[in-house]
Amino acid sequence: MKFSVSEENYIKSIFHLQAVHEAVSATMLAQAVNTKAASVTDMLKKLHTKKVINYKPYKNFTLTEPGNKIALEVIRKHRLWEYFLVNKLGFKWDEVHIIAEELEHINSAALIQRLDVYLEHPCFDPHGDPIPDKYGKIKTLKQNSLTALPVKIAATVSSIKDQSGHMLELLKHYNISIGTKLRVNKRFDFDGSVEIKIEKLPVAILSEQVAKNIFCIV
Amino acid sequence: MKFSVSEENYIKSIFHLQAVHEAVSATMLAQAVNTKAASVTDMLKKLHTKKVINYKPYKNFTLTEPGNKIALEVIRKHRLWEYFLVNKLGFKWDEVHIIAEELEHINSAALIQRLDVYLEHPCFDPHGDPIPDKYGKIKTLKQNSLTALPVKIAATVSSIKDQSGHMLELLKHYNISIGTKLRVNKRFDFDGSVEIKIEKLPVAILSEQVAKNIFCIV
DNA sequence: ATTTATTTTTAGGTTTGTCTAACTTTATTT
DNA sequence: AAATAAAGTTAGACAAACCTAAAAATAAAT
Repeated sequence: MKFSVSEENYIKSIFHLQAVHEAVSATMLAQAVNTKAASVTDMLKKLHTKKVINYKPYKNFTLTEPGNKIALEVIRKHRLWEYFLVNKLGFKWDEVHIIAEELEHINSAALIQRLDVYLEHPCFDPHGDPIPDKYGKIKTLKQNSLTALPVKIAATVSSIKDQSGHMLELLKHYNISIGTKLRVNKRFDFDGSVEIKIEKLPVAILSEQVAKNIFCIV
Repeated sequence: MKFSVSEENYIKSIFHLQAVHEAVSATMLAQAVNTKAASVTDMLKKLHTKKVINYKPYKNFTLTEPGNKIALEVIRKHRLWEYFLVNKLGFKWDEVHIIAEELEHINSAALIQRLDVYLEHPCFDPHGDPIPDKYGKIKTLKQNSLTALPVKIAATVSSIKDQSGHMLELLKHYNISIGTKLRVNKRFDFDGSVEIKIEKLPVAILSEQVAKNIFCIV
């Protein structure tokens, strides 16, 4: 079964909302896809007849198994393209989202297959989000924020929660980005701040507010 | 001004038809974009109000200068993507057209700019067609078909006119593809056939019918 | 120069995805 | 439990891009 760009966007948005909200409401979805609630209702009916959502009028809804699979395919494409844009074309990680929103709808299994090979099967996109494999499997790894990471253990920055401009500016100043290897030297219980060490750089101290937005894998 | 995917496809098709036919008719265009003449008329009116075509009802039409520029941008994107698909992802040159038809409508100047750099500013796509540069300039090089190529001069296959399945099969058999270096040894005036020599391969004889579809640069 | 054939346009209709405004259902207050 | 607020749905419209069938303009043929 084929899905239009709009349908794919709705399905993808439902998936993302479901990750946080269990079941999704029409208003939430309207905001996510940037339309009005009435338009969402129309689309929900269509998605229901196409059997990609579990839907009863006036009730919140979820993706069916087929719906879930489609969402994962779109997300896979989105994240593979993001990886490509950053690691091959040299974009910065905060520039690629809008472009990938378009690329994710290009319809060619062979293309994605070859892109995946070309990129050597990456498991995480430049934002640290996992890239589903061709079967939809996601490699989840327990990420710890710097406030929870064990002390004096080598770790790698895997994602940043708050991706606001201020945060990015600060990260740049401290030379922290996805993939940066670091260690937490010390944690100050007084204010929750942490002292970190990045190779070849002087130790730095991050406030709790910053530290809790930086996630690492060990 | 923005153009929809459909509009871009019409503009691109007018450009290609103009290269052969001077001024374009509705029927020709209908066939090129795979719709009916009535739909073409609708679109022609829209393109006319958007000032990308010179159009008087019932008359053949041409692109305006702005229209031409848009066509070249779309073609540039198409051919850069084709180059990418073949030279980076390892597709065969006859597999990439349909995919590039989608990719050519991705809307990001930065993306194309970076892709161009990444590919090192290629001037010709895998079919031997020229890739317009960012200003729309096309590097034309005088190509000669094997029926017109000077004899006993080293040449490189630069494009194939007839890209039907039969032709591709035959080319494969003779180990000829874009980039193949060869020489015309002899031309038989009797039937127009040509004897060619490709390095490390035995000499081969091609019929005039085949020879006139293979173009080379010297 | 008429007639005939072809091409192009118009008129009216369909689908997809959107909208506003009104209405219904569900949830929340008092 | 009744009243009010919030969320969701229906009804009716609209734009884009397409369609078929009929009419008009142009081109070709006698």
